Amino acid sequence: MKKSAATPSFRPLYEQIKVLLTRSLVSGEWKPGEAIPSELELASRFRVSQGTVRKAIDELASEHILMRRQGKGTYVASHNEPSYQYRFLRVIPDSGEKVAPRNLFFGLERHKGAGEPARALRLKAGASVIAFKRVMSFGGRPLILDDIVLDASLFPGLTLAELEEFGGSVYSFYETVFGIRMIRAEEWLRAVSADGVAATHLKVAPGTALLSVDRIAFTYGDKPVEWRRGLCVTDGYAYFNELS
Amino acid sequence: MKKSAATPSFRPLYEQIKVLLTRSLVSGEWKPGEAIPSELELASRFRVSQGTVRKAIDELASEHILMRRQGKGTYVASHNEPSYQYRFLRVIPDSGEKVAPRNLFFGLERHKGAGEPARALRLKAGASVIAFKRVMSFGGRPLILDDIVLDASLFPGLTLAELEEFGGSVYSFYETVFGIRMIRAEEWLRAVSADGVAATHLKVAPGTALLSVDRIAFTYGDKPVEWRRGLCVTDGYAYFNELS
DNA sequence: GAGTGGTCTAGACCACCCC
DNA sequence: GGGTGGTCTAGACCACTCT
Repeated sequence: MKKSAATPSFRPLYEQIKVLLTRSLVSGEWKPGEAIPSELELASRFRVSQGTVRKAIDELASEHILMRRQGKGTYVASHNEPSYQYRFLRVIPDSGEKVAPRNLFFGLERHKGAGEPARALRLKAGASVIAFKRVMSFGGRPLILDDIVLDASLFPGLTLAELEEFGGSVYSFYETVFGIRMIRAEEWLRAVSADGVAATHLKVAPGTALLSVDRIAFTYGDKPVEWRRGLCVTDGYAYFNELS
Repeated sequence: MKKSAATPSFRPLYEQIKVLLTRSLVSGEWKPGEAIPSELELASRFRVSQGTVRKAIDELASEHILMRRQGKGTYVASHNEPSYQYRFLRVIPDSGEKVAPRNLFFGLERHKGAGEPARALRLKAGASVIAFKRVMSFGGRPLILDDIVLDASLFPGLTLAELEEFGGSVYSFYETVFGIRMIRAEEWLRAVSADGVAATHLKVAPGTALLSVDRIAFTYGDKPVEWRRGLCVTDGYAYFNELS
């Protein structure tokens, strides 16, 4: 494979390889959890050196899209894997020890998208959404009340029963049942006062200060797929973030 | 340079180069904002190939410790540079446009470290700290009230007058005046109710929900140097975070 | 031992910056 | 034109995993 000579702005070969690899991921040629071909195989398939494939894979691995395992191979990252199960959950107990969360789902509705969620999901006017709620509990204590809105066209026939039955994380569910892999997310955090509804679900006094977390989650190609607003009790727990 | 044969667990060469580079940074051989020697020069100094130096520099650059500029050279990252001025500030207006913040400093005290700040800074019993407060305003509106605590041994003779006179960001000040470069930080976010003091400084009603941000900031070698607690108004502003 | 990713080298050439 | 980082190659060898 030669670098195309006519490109106005220079694009390195390894970026083109990244595009090709991503294409195979989107198309489902390699599924979450599976191994992709070895570096040497890919090098010969794309007619480039192993080093160039390596650089492309390196970047995809640093974006948590692929996962390398020395001596075994390179795998498609999956929210099903234990280490990735709650990859985007930043709320942790002050003590540091990790507790497995429990989910309770309710309030599923389908309607026309509108307002902030519709804008976040870049929906066309009149496009449908699926909305539902979830209470997440740690050690039996309700800590997070989520309002979740999905682009309905990507999750046909989703039901609460399926969600409850599934058991694992919501993103693991999207991936396993609908083939939608969440790649990255953006969050906006604010402090708010608990209204009556939130207070009831989270078992705190109305007016209690809560952490409000708005999130947009993206799949391949930076396509927004899920909007959510979480209200979180931060007594004994905190949202942890590392800056670098 | 040969790989040492006796090491029980394998350490790649480029990691040793990273250590050597970091050593030169700590010692002040290359100062913030300055260029370090070229890759070929470093390769011959360390008796390794350019590729190995490259990999070491790549990692330091991804940690924002060095900064590459194609065609010019590799530079020591600095909080003085415009793009890094408020590198760790994640609070942004909902509109997205960036407003230059203004700082007001007050309440400086020196005393024996105690409690949470002392633990965070891993101080020995009886070691001294410098504590001061700061109100950060955006567009004339006070938004963040910070309580900042420093390991006193590293900031001899620090005064409020110096801080005020300096003008730029606090980390830029630490770096320029005391040669302490902040490399990374950890933050814990919670929602709290404004007490009387915070309400007064931030011009909100007592009891208003505020975002509380605890931070530990580290210099080279993961040494904790600064602890702070920020209380932040999130009306028209939010703490933005990107998950990947 | 065979296969995979990980390291290291040496050399060629390209894109960018500045003189 | 000369220097710097950036890309790409080809090949050797090492560390890790599984059979």
